[in-house]
Amino acid sequence: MLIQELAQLAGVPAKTIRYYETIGLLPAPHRGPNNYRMYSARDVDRLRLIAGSRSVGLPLVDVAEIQRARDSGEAPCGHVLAALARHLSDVDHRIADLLSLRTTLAELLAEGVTLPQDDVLGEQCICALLKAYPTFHDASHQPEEQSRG
Amino acid sequence: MLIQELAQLAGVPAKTIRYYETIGLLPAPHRGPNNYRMYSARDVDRLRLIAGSRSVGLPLVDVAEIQRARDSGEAPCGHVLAALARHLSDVDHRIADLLSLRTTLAELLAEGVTLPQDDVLGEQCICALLKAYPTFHDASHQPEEQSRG
DNA sequence: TGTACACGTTCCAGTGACTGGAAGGTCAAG
DNA sequence: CTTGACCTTCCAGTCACTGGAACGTGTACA
Repeated sequence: MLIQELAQLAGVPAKTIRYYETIGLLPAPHRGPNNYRMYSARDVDRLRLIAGSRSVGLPLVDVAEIQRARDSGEAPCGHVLAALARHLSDVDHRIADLLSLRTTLAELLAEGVTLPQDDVLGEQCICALLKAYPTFHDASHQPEEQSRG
Repeated sequence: MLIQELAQLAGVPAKTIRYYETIGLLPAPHRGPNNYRMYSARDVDRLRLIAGSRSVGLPLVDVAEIQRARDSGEAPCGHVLAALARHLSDVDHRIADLLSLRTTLAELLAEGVTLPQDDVLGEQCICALLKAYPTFHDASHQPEEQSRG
């Protein structure tokens, strides 16, 4: 089958399939006489596991590790469970961070609307609160991940 | 003052200050005879508002808009409040997404540990659940943002 | 005088996981 | 003969930085 059909069957854009190939996540498929990529049912199966892993937010490094295990004849299940457990913990941390941030934002807004909104100097309005904020909360930041589940 | 001192006073890495200058968020400061950047107390005040805005997760486009208003003599407060309100709504959406994802992950893990973990084909283990997952949940994905509050 | 060190400067590359778009080749239908 | 839907490759952009190279400057100390 051609790349578009694989894309349909696995629910992944064709562009993403090519991208996965360039980073080594998918093996280079056979090419037809016109240089078109030719895929098989095995590729659908493989890509579906990748797509499912990505749908629940697993990073590509984990997905790659799972594929590596599978390719070396190992059962991937253990790696999948470990990755899901790590990811769940990560998601929990991010939820906690966001809830804390949400509280901060709500407090800032609640106080901000009671302050003058024509303060060009920004010394008696919401701006003053923001300026003072990082002084007290100087925590390091952690990046967040992408999800589409 | 030199860039390092401004960095200390505002709680922002010197490297980030130079980055803000390259993208036009901070104006190019005066230079000393040795080409070093020379900052004033006004720059501390300005950068603190930027740092505070970033600490609560406002995107740089919003921060830039706030600075633009401030520079044109407008009171920035209204823009700040609007940006915070938008951001709060965004954070709420992300929390909802993550909670939904968390439920999914917990369910997958709970069922996954009851399945065989030596399934090389991935047809009766957690892998099968993942493969089937995106078929039912084919929602579009939305990117997430960075926070350090 | 040398030299060690902490500053400062510029510029380039990398992060994650794609996505958009350009420029062009291939194939079937009307 | 053209239209349109495919396919190919490659480059650039996203977001907000961060790391590092390669180099200049200023001060302290042996």
